[in-house]
Formats: sequence, C-alpha cells, structure tokens
Amino acid sequence: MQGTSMDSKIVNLKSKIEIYKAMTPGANFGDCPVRDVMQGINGKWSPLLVIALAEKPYRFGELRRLVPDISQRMLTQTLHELQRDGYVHREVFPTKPPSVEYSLTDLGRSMFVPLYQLVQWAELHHGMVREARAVFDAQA
Amino acid sequence: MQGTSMDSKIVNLKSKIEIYKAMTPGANFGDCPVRDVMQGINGKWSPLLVIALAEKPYRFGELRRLVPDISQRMLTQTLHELQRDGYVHREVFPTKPPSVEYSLTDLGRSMFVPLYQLVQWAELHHGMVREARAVFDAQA
DNA sequence: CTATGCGCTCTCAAAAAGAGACCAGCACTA
DNA sequence: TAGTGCTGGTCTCTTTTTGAGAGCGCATAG
Repeated sequence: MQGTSMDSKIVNLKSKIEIYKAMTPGANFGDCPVRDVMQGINGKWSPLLVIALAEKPYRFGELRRLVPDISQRMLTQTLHELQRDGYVHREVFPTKPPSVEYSLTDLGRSMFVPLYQLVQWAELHHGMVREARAVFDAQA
Repeated sequence: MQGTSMDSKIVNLKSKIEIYKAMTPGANFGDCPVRDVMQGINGKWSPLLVIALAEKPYRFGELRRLVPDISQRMLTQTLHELQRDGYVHREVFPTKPPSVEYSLTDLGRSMFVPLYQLVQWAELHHGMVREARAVFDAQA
C-alpha cells in the first residue's frame, strides 16, 4: 500500500506495528503470522485452559468440571485447536471407558510465561478497568 | 480463599485457576473479573490498535489506513471499547472537519507492557506453531 | 454545484459461539 | 437381561459476534 515513500518518521512510527506483522512488508494484517498466533492464544477459553493445564495434566471431564461454564462443544474445539498449534498434548489411555489426558507441551509452557504475566496484570488492574467503565458509562 | 475443605493438593491445583477467577469463590468463569479484562484486551483488533497507539497518538483515518483490513465498524467499536475500559483517550479537535485523536492512557501503557511481551513471544515462536500445525494436519 | 475528506452509524449477510440432545462402549446393579 | 451411569465426544439449532459496505452531516476545493 504506502510501501514507497517513508521518511524516517513514518518508519519509526511503524516499528512496533511491523513486529506485529512480523516483517512481511506487502502483507496485510489478516495474513500476519504474529496475529495468527495471537488469535490462537486469545480465544475466549484458550487462556483459561492453558492456565489450568499449566498446573498439571487434566482429563476431558476434569476440565469440564473445573470450568463449569464451558460447553462441551467449545471445550472439545478449543482443546483441538490448542493441540493443533502445538501447545497441548493429547494422550488416550485404553482404560475401560477410554480416558483422554491433556497436558501442556514445552511450547505451551513457554507460551504460558508471557500469557500469565498478562493475566497477572489483569488481576492487579481489573479494579481500575471497572472504575474506568463506570465513569464512562455514567457520562454517556 | 474459598474457605471450605480442600486438601492441599486441590488447593495447589487450583491456585492459578483461582487467580484467573480473581478470588471470587462462588462465581463461575463467566463472571470472572480477570477474564472480563482479558476479553477486552484479547479482541481480534484490540492488541493491534494498542500497539499502534503505543507508538504515538493516531487519528481515526490514520488508524484505518495503518490497518487496512479492519472495517470502519470494527475500528469504531474496538476504539470505543478500549476507551470505555480506560486504555485509550479520545480527544475531539474542533477543526474544520472535526478530527479525533486517540492516544494511550497511563493504564493503556501499563497494559501494553505484558501485552507486548506476548506479542514478542508470538514473533519468536510463530515458526514452531506453524510447524506444529503442519505436522498435525498431515497426520489428520 | 459536484467532489472529496472526515468520523462515524446503520443495515444486512456470514461466521463463530453456546445450549443441549444424542451416541457407542463398557461396568455395575437388579 | 434390562436399566443406569460414566467416558469423550459429535450433531443440530439458536443466539451472538463479525465483516462488508452504503449512507450521513458538515465543510472546504474546484
């Protein structure tokens, strides 16, 4: 798109954005690999499940009981996506009713570190966010 | 915190999960304030816009040009949510066609720190994620 | 008097998420 | 032998979210 001119000011403006694009100049953000990865992490249930599995491996039913307000459909689907992206390992044990255990891979544990920092930030600041919302809603 | 039975094993298992719930014992995750905050951060476009605004303030049209594959509707809506949650400040300048500038608040800059660490992780590891996907799709 | 830029808002179609029924297999119970 | 429950799912249907794009009020340019 504007890939031509770029005085140094614009280059500077775009540096962090370009990291998000992961240095693919012609691509738009829809194709961006970094956002692609972020989308996998950022799902509605993904962070919660990753945090759960960071504690220890869980079985399907255990996860369902641990996160009571997830539907089976979304639990299956989210675990499947996490497995596909390499964060989660799925192992089937041939017990009487076959049981399935989910655990974090090394990649998943690696990703958990910055993810959990963001969660900790959220824990520390959710009061401020709530207050900001209250102020905003009051004046609106 | 949830003050009932719990052998230490279960307490240990749930510690990180409970942080995600932010210590509200009776609540399910749908009401969890931490996930509430995470949802605001984790939108499809939110991280990208926060990263852009971490560079410098932008005007509406500039953001639209910077992120070509966002629809106007989602840009308006995402900025509105970011403003409501206190991450973004919106200032209208009474110029001839009135222009609107968006900038990060202190809260937004604070949130940007862990968010950007996650983005940097994604930049470093998106190759591994892609490889994991290829392996998974090949065997499936 | 058209034409364009600005910052939206509205409508409508498509995609994603949620609720919950259903399923096959095995064990235990009556 | 039929009934019940537990396992990890899939299938269908409804609701919510997202995306594409037209329209709008205002103002300046030509």
